[in-house]
Amino acid sequence: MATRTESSAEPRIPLSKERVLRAAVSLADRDGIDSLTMRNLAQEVGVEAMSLYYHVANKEAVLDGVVDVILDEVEEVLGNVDGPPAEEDWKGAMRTRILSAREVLLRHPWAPAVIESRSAISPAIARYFDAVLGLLRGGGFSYDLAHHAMHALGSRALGFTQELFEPDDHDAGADDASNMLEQMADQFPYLVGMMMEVAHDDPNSTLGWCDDQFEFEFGLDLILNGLDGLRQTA
Amino acid sequence: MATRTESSAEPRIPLSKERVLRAAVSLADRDGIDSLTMRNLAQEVGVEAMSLYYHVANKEAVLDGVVDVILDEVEEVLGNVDGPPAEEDWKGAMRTRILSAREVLLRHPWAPAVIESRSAISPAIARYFDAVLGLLRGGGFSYDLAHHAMHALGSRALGFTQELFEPDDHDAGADDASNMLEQMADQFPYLVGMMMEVAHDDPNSTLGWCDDQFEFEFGLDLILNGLDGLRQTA
DNA sequence: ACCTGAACACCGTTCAAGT
DNA sequence: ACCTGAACACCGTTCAAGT
Repeated sequence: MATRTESSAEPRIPLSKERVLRAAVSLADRDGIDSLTMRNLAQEVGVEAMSLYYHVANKEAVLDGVVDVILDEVEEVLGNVDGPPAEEDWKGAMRTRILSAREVLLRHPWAPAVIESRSAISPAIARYFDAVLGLLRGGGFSYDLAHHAMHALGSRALGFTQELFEPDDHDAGADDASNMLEQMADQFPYLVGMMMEVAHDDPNSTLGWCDDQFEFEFGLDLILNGLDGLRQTA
Repeated sequence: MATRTESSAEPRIPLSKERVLRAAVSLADRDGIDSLTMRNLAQEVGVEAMSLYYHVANKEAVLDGVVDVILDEVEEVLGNVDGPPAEEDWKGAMRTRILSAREVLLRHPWAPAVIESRSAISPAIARYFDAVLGLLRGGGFSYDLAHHAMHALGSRALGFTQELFEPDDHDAGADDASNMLEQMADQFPYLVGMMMEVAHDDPNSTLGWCDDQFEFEFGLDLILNGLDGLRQTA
C-alpha cells in the first residue's frame, strides 16, 4: 500500500468478461442499479467506456451476465445447505431451496427487477428451474401438474416477490402518520382500519406493507400446501 | 376532412394534464413503453417537448399518472360487471374482480412493469386495494389474516403475474426447436422432459411457458382456496 | 489482442424568453 | 396562461485509429 505508486502497475491483468460482470454486480450493490451505466462500469474497472465493448456485446449482455453471476451465487449457497431429498419430503426440499435463493437475492435488492427484465432464458436460470422441476418430479408430481406449479410459484420459486407498495425509507414521524391515517379514513376505510390494527400489534410497520420473511413464507407455504393437496388427489 | 387545412385550427383546445396522460397511454399501447419519451409524447399531442413540463412535473409524474389512467379503466370495467356480494361468496367476488382487472391489463401489456416500478402508493391504487380488502372483510377475514392475504396475492390481486420466461414472438420453426431440445436434454433433463410432454399435448406452446388465462386462474385459485381454508380454521 | 477519442443520435430537464 | 429555443449533462453505441 505505502510503497506502491498509484497509476503504474495496477491494471496488469487484462480485462475479462468475468471481471466486467463482477464489477457490474458490485457497482449495482454499492450505488444502485441506475448507476450501472457503461461509463460508470468502465470507470469501475479502470478503463474507458468503449473498451467494454471488446468484452461484452452491449448493455443487454451485461445485464444478462449479471443475472448469471447472481445465479452462480445462488447455486453456491445451495451447495452448502442441501435440504432433505425430494423423494421423502418434496415440500421441505423446495422450501429450503427457495429460502436459500431468497437469502442471496436479499443481498442484491436490485436483482429481482433485472431478472424480470430479461426476456431470454439464460442457461443459469434454466439450470435453476430445472432443479426446481426435479424436486417436484421427485415428489411425485406429473409433468402437467408440475408445469402448473411452476406458473403458480412464478418468481417466488427464485425467492422473491415484487412488492407493490415499497415501504418508505423515511417514515415521516408517528404523529404525521396518524394524522394522515385519519384524513384517509373515509376514502380508504379498510386500508386504514388494517393499518391501525397492524400498527397496534407491531409498531415497526407503521405505513406501507412489509415484505419481511414472514410474509414471504406465508405466501410460499400457502402455495406449497395447495400444491401438495393437488398432488395427492391427482 | 377534405376542406380542413392541416396546420391551422386543430390545436385549439389547450393541453391539459389529462390529455397528456391519455396520450401517454395510447402511445405506449401503440409503440411500446420504450417509445414513451417526453419528446415522443410531446409530438403525440402536437407540442414541443418542453411544453409538457407546464402540465406535469416530470417524467415520473407522467408514469404515476399513466397508472392512474389504467386504474380508472379498471374501475370502469368493474362498475359494469359486479359479481356476487362478498358476504355470500367472498371467493367468487374476489375472482370476478381480479379477472376483470386482468382483462384491462391484458389490453396494456406494458402496464404491469410500470405499476411495479412506482414506489409511492397512488390514490387510485389505494382505492383498488381498499376494495380488495373490503371483499376479504366482507368474507369474514380478520385484519391480520387479510393482511397476509394481500401479501400472498401480491400483484395477482391486480390481475397480473410477471412471467419469468416471456415466450418468444418468433417461434423458430418446429424442427429447430426439437433439435435444440435434444441438445439441451442432458443439461436440463426435467425442463426438456416437461416441454416434450406439454408440447405433445398442446402443439401451440412449443417453447417457453405460456401465461395464458388458465395458468393465471390456476395460481389464483390455489391461493384463494388456501386462504379460504385458513379463514375457516382461524 | 486490447484499448482509446471523437462523434452520433438519443435521453430528461432548466431557464430565459416569447405570445 | 401557455408554449418555445437553446443549452446542459447525461445515455448507449459505432467506427476508425492507436499500441
